Amino acid sequence: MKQALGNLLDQALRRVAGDHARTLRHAGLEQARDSRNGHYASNAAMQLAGKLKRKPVDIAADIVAALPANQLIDRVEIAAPGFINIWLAPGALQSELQWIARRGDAYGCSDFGAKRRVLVEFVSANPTGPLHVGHGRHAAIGDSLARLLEATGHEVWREYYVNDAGRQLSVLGLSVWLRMVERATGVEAFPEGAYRGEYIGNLAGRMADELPVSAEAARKGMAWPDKQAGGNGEADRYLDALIEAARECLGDALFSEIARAAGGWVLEDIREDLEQFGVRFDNWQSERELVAAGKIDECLKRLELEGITYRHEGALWFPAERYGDEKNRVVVRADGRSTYFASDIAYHYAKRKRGADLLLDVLGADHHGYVNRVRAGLEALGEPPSCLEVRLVQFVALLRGGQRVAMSTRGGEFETLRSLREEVGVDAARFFYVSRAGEQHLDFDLDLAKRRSSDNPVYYVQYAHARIASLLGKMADRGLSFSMDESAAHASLLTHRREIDLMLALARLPETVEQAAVQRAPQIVAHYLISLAQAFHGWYNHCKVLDAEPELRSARLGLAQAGGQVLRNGLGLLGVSAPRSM
RNA sequence: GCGCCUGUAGCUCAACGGGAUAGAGCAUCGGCCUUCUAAGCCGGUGGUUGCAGGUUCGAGUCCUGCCAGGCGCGCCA
Repeated sequence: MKQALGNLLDQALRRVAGDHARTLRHAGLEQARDSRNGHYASNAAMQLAGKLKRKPVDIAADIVAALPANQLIDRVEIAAPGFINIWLAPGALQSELQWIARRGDAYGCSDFGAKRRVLVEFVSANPTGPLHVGHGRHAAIGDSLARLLEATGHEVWREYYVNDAGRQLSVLGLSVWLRMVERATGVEAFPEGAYRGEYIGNLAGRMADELPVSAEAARKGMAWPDKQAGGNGEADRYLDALIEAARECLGDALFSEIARAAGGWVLEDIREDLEQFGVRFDNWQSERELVAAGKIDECLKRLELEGITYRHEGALWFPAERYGDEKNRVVVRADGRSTYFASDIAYHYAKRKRGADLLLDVLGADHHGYVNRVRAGLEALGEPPSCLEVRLVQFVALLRGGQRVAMSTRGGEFETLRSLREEVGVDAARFFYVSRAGEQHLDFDLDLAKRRSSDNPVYYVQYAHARIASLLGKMADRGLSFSMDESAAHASLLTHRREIDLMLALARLPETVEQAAVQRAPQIVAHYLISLAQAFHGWYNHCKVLDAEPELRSARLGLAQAGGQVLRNGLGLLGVSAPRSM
């Protein structure tokens, strides 16, 4: 509807303003907030006033005069200081209902993405512990973004980057091993910085069952290193010494296997968790495999050959400053190990080489410092800086009993996504996550979320859908039926204020989806659905359907049908179900 | 100290890439079920949009400064 009106206005605008008309999006058109200002309103005249150096009111008058003849518009008014207010012709909105019926599940979709290939990377939590409620936010937002991009004609991959090559995996392996030692000897010697969540104990139990690690080996124990005193890195150094000791005691191969197995099991758990949450990835990219395939060396070699990187104090540096970053960065340490930064450049470069036009990363806000760096790396490798887009998601602050709770995987102090899912359900959790903009700090009040889960607006929206399903069921029970053709034939009877409001809301889905996709803002869909449900419930309470005269009943059934379709389509974009009964 | 994000009703958040009288939910007060799901509808209370300037016909939205909170500024990952 908006598009059709926009085309009409555009024709008029081109006549009045020539090339200036092209600077306007959708001809400045939007649905009027207040019905006294028409169904749709455009601020085009005001936007053009500066460029044309004329009064907005005069421009508006010219635009209106230049409007081509059409079936859509009933009347147009100009309001100070230059709004063009448009009232739709009877039948214009009603015809949208047939369009909705015809497009079905595809209503709201468009092809404006022009098959642009977008690789969406999100969650990518380190496989060192179960997902917590913060990761849940990333999962919900990232997946909805992917759905929105798919709906707008992009080719989308969902990818999870698995950091399984770094020191953290050794720390995980160590943590598990120490719990095994603890079981066998009864001596507790758990160091600061090791993972202390309950799941570590479970992994230790499983490890003892499945790997050739005997209780004897554990009892024999290992040579405990001395705890060094002083210095900031004390805990980390001690941890490294412990890892060394464990390697000595178990043998390199066995220790690595423990670490790898633990990481694998954690990842397995994460994968299942996300699947239950309705999130499925096309690819789980292992960092270790990337290393094994030589991708990182390849990148580094190329940078070195082209004379971009340089040596300084034994390390290999990347001159990020040259590309606008605040300082230069190490890619290979003095001891020969490459940094996280190095594998990130290689990883993103590899994604480009796999054919992605756009790399869309959904990252935690703590990564913002690293965005310029990676972009610089891509640029140095000859990629356009614009091929990387990063959406930062702010932290979830967990509140329990009104108190802020620190969340740390290492400390084992966190609320898991799984427990949230089990307590409030996938639909409520996803809708809650996605109804706040990612760049907003989110206060997650656990007591509130769990106790008053029925206050979640998701139920308000789902209830509308259930009511429609029930209505159509009742229709069948009464031996009634209707066809879209018959309904369309009587659609002109839909003139009640509530019916106009509902039809206006329904017609807004396509523009809402496009806007949400362009702005990478799934919360726009969530808020749209609430206002759509509002329009529906208002209509439902004011307009009887089954007891209306047959012709009106038929028209209203068509409206209800369209309402159900749009609710389903919208909820689907958020990964939320549309129940037939509640 | 420097950089990024944020500040809107008692609480949690909207406000459609500057638009018309800043809106929802929860909480609170009052009405509506002999008829399609009351997880609903209708109405009321509640705001100096952190503060101060500026740009504009028009600012919650853009710019500057201050205040407050979160995050970052490793040869950590």
